[in-house]
Amino acid sequence: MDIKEIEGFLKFNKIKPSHHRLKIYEYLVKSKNHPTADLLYRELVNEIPTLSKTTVYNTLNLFVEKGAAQLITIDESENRYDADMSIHGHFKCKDCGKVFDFPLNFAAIDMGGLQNFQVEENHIYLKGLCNECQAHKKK
Amino acid sequence: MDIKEIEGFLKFNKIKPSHHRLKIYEYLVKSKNHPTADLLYRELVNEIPTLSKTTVYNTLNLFVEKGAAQLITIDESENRYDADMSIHGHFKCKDCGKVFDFPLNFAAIDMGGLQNFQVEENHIYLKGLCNECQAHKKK
DNA sequence: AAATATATTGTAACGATTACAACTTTTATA
DNA sequence: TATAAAAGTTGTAATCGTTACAATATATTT
Repeated sequence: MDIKEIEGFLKFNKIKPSHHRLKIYEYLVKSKNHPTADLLYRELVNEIPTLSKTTVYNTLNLFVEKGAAQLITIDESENRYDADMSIHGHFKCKDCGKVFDFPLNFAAIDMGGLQNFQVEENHIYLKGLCNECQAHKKK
Repeated sequence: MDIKEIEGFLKFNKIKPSHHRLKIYEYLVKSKNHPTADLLYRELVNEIPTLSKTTVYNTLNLFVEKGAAQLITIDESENRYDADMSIHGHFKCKDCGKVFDFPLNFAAIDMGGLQNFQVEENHIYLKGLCNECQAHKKK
């Protein structure tokens, strides 16, 4: 996704593509590391020295509101953000703290008890040990 | 579940059943309203006037640590607690804010991308409109 | 070019949670 | 039963992520 595509995508979601918004969205799309607002700020402030943390918060809230990104609350005490709006799950490693995406067959979840509820969002969070951290432990 | 059973259950989980702990656990089991620490405090402080909020936090953290309750992070800015440790999902109504349980066929979720990850916890959160709030909107 | 709307900034406030030290109650030991 | 040690509880202060708000800068419209 190059910067022109990002611009088009933001416009499509009724978000005016200012420079900061483009940069923040680009970081979300390219890094895929599900950053917190704070991490995003620290990563971008070198490139955009005038960036303020409030702008990062404002921008992320705007993205979520407009449906251009989703908020991940897999862990208490840290809100993370993901520009991938397709249906997928998140796995957080309890050791290294990394958050991984995984594919999801959402239709297979039996929600018999929810037949009359109108579902608008789904958040599938798993936690445990990632591949790498399991290997470390065995040593 | 009467108070004797709760006492036994806490002991089983290596938690000394002090009076406060019994009362807090009893509230979790009986109310089933997935309370926040603050709500729990407000509900119990009438009955236990000496109760402090720190004790509520300490106790809930202890329950989670010992596996007697689970932490629900379905919503940013509020940690909720559930004494039901069986596999089930949570649905939060965006209108009234209530959190509902629903049954879950966890095995049916296709987690092909996770074959090498060791899963220790699962959190399935859905959001939307509950039955009642849909009815209100139609009026 | 002036007026208006929008975006960005920095500081201060807020609220949930935790740290910590003092105090109380319970349990173990003599 | 008396005493010591351990565990539980409390209240206050600190921390940290997030938001409110007013001021400033930038972009858009007339």
